Amino acid sequence: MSGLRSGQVAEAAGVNLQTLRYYERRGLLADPDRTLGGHRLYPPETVTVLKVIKTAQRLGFTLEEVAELLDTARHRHGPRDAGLQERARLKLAEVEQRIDDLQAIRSTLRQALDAGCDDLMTCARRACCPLPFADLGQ
Amino acid sequence: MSGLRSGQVAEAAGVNLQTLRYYERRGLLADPDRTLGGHRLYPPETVTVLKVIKTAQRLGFTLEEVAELLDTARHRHGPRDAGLQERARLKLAEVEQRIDDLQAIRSTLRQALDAGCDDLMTCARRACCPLPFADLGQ
DNA sequence: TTGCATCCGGTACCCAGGTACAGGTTTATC
DNA sequence: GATAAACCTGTACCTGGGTACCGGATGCAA
Repeated sequence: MSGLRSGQVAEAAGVNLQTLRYYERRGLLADPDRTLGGHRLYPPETVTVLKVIKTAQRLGFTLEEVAELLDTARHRHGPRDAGLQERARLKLAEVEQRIDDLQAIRSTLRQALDAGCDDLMTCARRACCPLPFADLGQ
Repeated sequence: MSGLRSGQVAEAAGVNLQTLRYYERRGLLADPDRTLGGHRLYPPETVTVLKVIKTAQRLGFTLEEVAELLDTARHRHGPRDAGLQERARLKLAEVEQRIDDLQAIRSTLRQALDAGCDDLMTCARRACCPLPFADLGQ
């Protein structure tokens, strides 16, 4: 019969109260149960879901993509749903691409850090250090 | 005396012409030389810089962060500039955090993929699969 | 030296992702 | 059962990151 009030969820997840409703409208959060008077009552996992959303966003996924990610991971009902399988596969490829790109950036930063300027200043005044980024994805 | 015209740069980098000017205003691209009549003339590396910017954005960096990344990597003038060193270190930590988070997402997706639903449906109707995400960064 | 593509600065607009506010109801506490 | 805190719906507004449009100037080729 019980659950968390919207304010509690917002607080626990560190998001604005309005954001909960916004996500609900966007379909990222399922419509929660209500009290008789119409106040929302969230199941406790909602907090986790919100953290997932925020994390995925930090990684550059749009809300729409996050929604996909969520329900790819979520209702995988029916044995071997081909559409979902396929979506998961695509998302996985995307994620892997991102990891690769980030690793390229990481190694450039590391070079920048521990080789110091002399090593990096071999590049022209203008064609400076970004060069190692040149063959990044997309 | 020469260089690339704005249209050529935009085309080569696959960005809108207006975006070049926008980035210039935002300080992401140095003010280019001009023809006598005032038309911009870009050095060829500009194309690479633009690709770097776009890649970093896809990874979830804001333009402001990209600007930081760029000049952390760029003018590392003066031996061992402490401020820049520090910024690079911070950025590196951020990048590493992102990589970790993405790897967590990747493994969840992989599970979702090759374990199929039965394995994942062990979770309650509502507390479904996002759980492995629970301890993500921040 | 004319003609057309390209570029200029300035301003206005667009979309995503929120956030704030208004005016009214519910809930919890005393 | 009064009253303050929390919540409701609806609508308006804000920021980041562009994009479009305008009227006018420039570049270049024939």
